[in-house]
Amino acid sequence: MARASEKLVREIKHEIFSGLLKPGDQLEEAFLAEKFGVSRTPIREAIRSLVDSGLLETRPRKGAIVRELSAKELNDLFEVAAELEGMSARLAAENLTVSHKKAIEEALAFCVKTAKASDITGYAKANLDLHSAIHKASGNDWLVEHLDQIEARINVYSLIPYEVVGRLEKSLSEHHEICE
Amino acid sequence: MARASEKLVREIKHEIFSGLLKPGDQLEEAFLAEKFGVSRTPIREAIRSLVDSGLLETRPRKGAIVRELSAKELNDLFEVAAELEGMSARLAAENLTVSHKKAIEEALAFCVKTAKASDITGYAKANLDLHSAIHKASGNDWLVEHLDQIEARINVYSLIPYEVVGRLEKSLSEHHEICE
DNA sequence: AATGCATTATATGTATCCAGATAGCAATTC
DNA sequence: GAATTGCTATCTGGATACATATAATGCATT
Repeated sequence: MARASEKLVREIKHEIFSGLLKPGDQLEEAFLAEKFGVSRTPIREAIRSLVDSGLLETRPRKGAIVRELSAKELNDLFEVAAELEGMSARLAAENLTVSHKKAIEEALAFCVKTAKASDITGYAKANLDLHSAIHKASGNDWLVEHLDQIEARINVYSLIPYEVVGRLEKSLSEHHEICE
Repeated sequence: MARASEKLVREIKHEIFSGLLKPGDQLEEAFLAEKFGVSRTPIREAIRSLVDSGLLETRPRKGAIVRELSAKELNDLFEVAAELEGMSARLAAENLTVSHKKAIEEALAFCVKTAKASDITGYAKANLDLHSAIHKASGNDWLVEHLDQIEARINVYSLIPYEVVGRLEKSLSEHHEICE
């Protein structure tokens, strides 16, 4: 039984990203403990992890709530994500392997397909997968880990589709240009 | 008594950055608990935080050790730090306030001073402060938080002075150019 | 003497317990 | 009737107790 808290982190993350837990919602340790059939200790460790990764915040003695990003914070995140996304595309173009290229093209094809079918939720996922494929192709593990995380956080809000910043098309055209 | 673990995180971080704890060193919970005069619980929370921020790693049932960065990981971090450093300088130049400009110039002056005096440790600190001042001037809180963290991690190794990448001079000249 | 198995010891992972603090509700007084 | 104060209930933060897994050491057997 290797570390229940790891599993809990994934579960709770999923609940946040899926919208089951909304910004501002309170997380009660005892409730979660019963819900997941463990004691409070691993719950607390999971919460601590999520606080560190920026998804939750705690007020002393008041417990943890799902973090509400201010407009500025969201903007800051966007700004960074755009920069790192560009970096990722550049690195991916610079040292692109055959398998990575294939993965990107497949993801792109899926993107186009869902877009044409007007499958909104399908497109959202395909889009994330495409981004993820590009990140992986960059070969920079730090980028892979953090970009996926940042974009997931941004997508919780779903205020604006992430590609509005024009990075998606840009990075793709960039990539295709340089790759040829 | 508001959260002993927060204090512990700072303490242990300091021990790592100061070199008292070296990469590969094991952290024993019971030992630390006695050393800091608390129980194992806050120690575990602190360790968990440090694992999340990438300074420690854990093997199941084997406890936590100070993370040893591989050459590739260090390189990845460098790459990202350079990119974000450039971004930070750009943003700082774009929207520079008087007080931030003043802070940067003071830090720069201190840098020059220590450099001329061949004060190695003094220069190292002044250099970090200069970087920090530029980060703050960017106005992007995410950058401030993470860049400081990333550079601290890189500096643990002290293999190569960080400015070897040529970012320092470049970002400074950039800044001065655009600012005028 | 060397190797393998078993037992024990130690340290992690989890559960429970205790104390302190905050918030809500009620009662009393102005 | 409203406001303030005090009491109680509940939840977090920290301590302690318990279980489990791993590793090391010792003994026995080949």
